Amino acid sequence: MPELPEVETIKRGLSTKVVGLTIKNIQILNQKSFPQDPKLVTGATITSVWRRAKVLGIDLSNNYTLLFHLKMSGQIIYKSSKTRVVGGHPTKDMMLDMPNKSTRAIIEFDNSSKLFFNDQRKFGWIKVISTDKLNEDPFLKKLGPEPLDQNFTPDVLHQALIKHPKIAVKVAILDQTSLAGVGNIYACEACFLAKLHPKTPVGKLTKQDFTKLSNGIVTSLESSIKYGGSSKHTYVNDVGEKGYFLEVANVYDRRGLPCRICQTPISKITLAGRGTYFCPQCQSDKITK
DNA sequence: CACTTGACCTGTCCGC
DNA sequence: TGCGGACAGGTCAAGT
Repeated sequence: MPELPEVETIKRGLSTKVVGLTIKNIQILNQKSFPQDPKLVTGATITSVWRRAKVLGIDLSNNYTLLFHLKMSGQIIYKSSKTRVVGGHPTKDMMLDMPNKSTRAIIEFDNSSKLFFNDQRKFGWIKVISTDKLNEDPFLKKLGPEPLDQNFTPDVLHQALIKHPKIAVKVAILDQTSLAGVGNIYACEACFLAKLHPKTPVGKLTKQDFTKLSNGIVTSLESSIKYGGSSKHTYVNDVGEKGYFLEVANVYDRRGLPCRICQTPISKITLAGRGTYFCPQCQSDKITK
């Protein structure tokens, strides 16, 4: 599921709610989702919540950090201690039935609120790592630059991608070691905004193309954050709400629908095993196909 | 090195 | 109504 905008949305929501809370207990319902000893973090207090690429980090007072990767179907949902409504309308909080059959771990806090880690497909994970060894984490240390960072420029993008000049541009920006946080949805959207066919080799891009591509990446990510992310299947934010970016997306999941610019039906192909959407009219300049 | 396929899992949707 | 297959936001390993 979650790509950068979805994890960012969760981060923003969570950080206003859980900083200062102390972990009282952790229930593990699926061992693979939380393979370490939960005692490492029980009794510790949350000091901050952050995001790097598609990973959510929660720093604790005992020099440990909890890392969450949601992969395709993960959810992180916070529920405050049960609010009983007598005679009124049930709150949104009460309507979220939690835990449910895809709940894999439950973090319980001292004020009796809870953080639910749900993951239908069980690909996601939570891991515990020493905060001062974060830069040694095998996943984190390989990540490329952050596209929403102040320092992200067309030149940074150029340097990140040009190492593999023959790779198709859409595949290149999906590679987390080249560029962090862009997943399948925003890779398609960014290519559309840059008017680049997804198969265009990186080596064929001009300086102007890198400028358009970097703008396209930033624009689609920021736009999605505004809409609360993309909810194709399972994504919800930290309080269980869906995101609506796909309602305004230009190409993703729009096969056969008219291009919002030229009305040509959107095409779908497979690239690197992933569904890839593009406008065959607007994005055909550099490809003879 | 470029590129593909399968694996990890569960659920949903679509055609027959 | 049921059954089989395709497909789904991500990564990783192994194959050609």
